[in-house]
Amino acid sequence: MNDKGRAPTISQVAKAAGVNPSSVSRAFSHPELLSHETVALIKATAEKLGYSPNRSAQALSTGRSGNIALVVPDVANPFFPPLIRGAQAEADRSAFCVFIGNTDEDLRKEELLLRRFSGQVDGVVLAAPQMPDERIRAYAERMPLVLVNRDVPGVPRVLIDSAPGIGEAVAHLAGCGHRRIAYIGGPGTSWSNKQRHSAIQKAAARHGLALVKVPNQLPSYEAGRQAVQSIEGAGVTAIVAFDDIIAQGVIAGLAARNIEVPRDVALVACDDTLGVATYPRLTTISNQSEAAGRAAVSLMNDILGSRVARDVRYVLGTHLVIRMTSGVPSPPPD
Amino acid sequence: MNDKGRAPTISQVAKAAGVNPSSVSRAFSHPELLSHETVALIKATAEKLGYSPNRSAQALSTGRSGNIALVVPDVANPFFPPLIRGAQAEADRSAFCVFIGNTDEDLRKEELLLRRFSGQVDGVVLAAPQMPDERIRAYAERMPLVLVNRDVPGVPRVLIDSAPGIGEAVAHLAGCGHRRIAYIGGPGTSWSNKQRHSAIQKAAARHGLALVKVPNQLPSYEAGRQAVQSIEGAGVTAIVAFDDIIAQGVIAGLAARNIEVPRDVALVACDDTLGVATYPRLTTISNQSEAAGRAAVSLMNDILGSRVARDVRYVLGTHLVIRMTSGVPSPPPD
DNA sequence: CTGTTAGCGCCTTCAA
DNA sequence: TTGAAGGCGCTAACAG
Repeated sequence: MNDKGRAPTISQVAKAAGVNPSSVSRAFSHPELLSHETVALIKATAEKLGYSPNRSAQALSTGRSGNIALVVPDVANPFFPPLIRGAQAEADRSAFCVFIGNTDEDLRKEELLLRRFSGQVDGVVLAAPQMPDERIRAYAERMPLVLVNRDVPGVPRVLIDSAPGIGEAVAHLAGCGHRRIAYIGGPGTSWSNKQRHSAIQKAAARHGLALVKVPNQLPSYEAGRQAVQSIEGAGVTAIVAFDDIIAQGVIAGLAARNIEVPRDVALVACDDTLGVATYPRLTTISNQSEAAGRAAVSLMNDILGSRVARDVRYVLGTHLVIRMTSGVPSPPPD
Repeated sequence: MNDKGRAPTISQVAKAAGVNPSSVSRAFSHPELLSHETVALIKATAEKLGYSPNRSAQALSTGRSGNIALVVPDVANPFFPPLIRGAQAEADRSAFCVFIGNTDEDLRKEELLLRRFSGQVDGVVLAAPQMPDERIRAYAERMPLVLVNRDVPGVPRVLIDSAPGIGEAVAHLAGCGHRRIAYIGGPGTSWSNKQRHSAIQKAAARHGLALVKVPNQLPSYEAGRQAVQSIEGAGVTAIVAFDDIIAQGVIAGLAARNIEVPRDVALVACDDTLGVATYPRLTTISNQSEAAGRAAVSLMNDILGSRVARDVRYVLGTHLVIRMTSGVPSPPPD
């Protein structure tokens, strides 16, 4: 007892059922090729023995593992869990297993992980990678690859476009009478930050608002708190923050100066990772990260189905979710 | 070009390097058996061809996949990302790949996933499973299994014990002069909730505090908000909430009644998932979930190393993190 | 419909 | 120190 010996194999089942091993194989992979009775017989004895197909063996034999890898910079960054969840859910629909890789935003770990998955995944979804474009293209040539939030022409990718949401946010703020707003940025290198910054510039110009840009490297609470000092005396009445965490830091930083959100200044965040679960509930720009996860895996499925990686560029929009931190219109300063 | 054909194999490398396939195998798995020169030669040509070992084939041949699975109820529940991250980090240290499974707290998905991983993992870490004890034991007999936050005697498990943290919290509240406190619970079935409830009962009794228990099924913001009405007029001056999300809801519910935290009532949360990134920063009980992830994988490693699953029961303590929501001592109501 | 055969890529004896 | 041979568990032709 406590028989932790090797799992039963196809041929043990075959022997027990008095059939050929390949019939057992068929019973699981192509039951339509067998008579109902033999399928039933085989399934029954398989069940009895506690058999289930060895996926490594299947992979080796068919060249398809039924696995995909999802490589993200930081599992614990609130942006990613919904993405993982979405990817997961979509993978489930096709009985794919998903590996998760965490790179800590480290270029070398990205490469390491990709190598480590070799031969046991049919493709990989790479979220917000650090790798240079050429490396990405090189990998994409050797295996099905889908990018998330990284725009490399020629490689299938799903992008979350903040522009619509930012546009709505700026319009909303302008509508509330704000004339001078600040943007507190995120990691300078990130595609998302560049994108958000340029979107807010355009939108501010469109609405004739003055824009103060506050540079900021880390997407952290502390960074948000510190960033507040850069806008003291800048005369802004509304702030857009790179993400929800920074926004929380901004709230704290303002509170320390006796400035209250939204009473004294309006605040719009991005990503909607914390928004619903926080008080006051953040007005924020929904980031669609779960949808992005779904889309990426769905795209991967298409690629694996057709064996061709077309140059797909799938863009997800965003929109403003108005909650409490932007609610009170502030009178124009003039 | 764009040669997405099969990855190079050991024998292609062998041919290119003018050696036997088994030497290539050795160069990667047991380089000490070869001369330095041949290893160098082989590694070089492997690199040139872009070869890396096919892990499915390795798994089939050795009976060890080098993979483990981590099955959690909900990736997006803020309790789990740190756990995943910890597990990940620990797995990395031994070059393990980790599969992630999401059960949506659904018993059947648990079983489904376990089957789906079969033959391609060396063991699985099961966090907060729904399965009945016997099923868990059955699985544990067939494969290395480590539980997190589920106490099944005989099965290796790592548990996060809230009692110490709860004890500190109650002592802290008692020290601030509170005489009557409330506990707003979480999912009734969860091991954690039972544990926290009984811990707080004991601690309250020890300090001579009156305890009002507010039952509550969901660990959500909304549930927290609603729970507030149950304690209106109960005369409590401090609240302990099952987790941080509920706590945020409680803050909102109180605010709606013009009760401000911590000015009018003290609040202690559990898990420290949101605490640092929120304003006001929550006084909360650290949950050690990252450590739990690490410990679980480390335990798994031990088991895989020795091929015996001893009946380990690894308990992680917790402690109170005092931040802002419990800060202002409230005068005793008498 | 079912059995036979060969082989997926790698590791591991056993010889040399 | 290296080569040769068999097999891990399964699938995919090919027969029958």
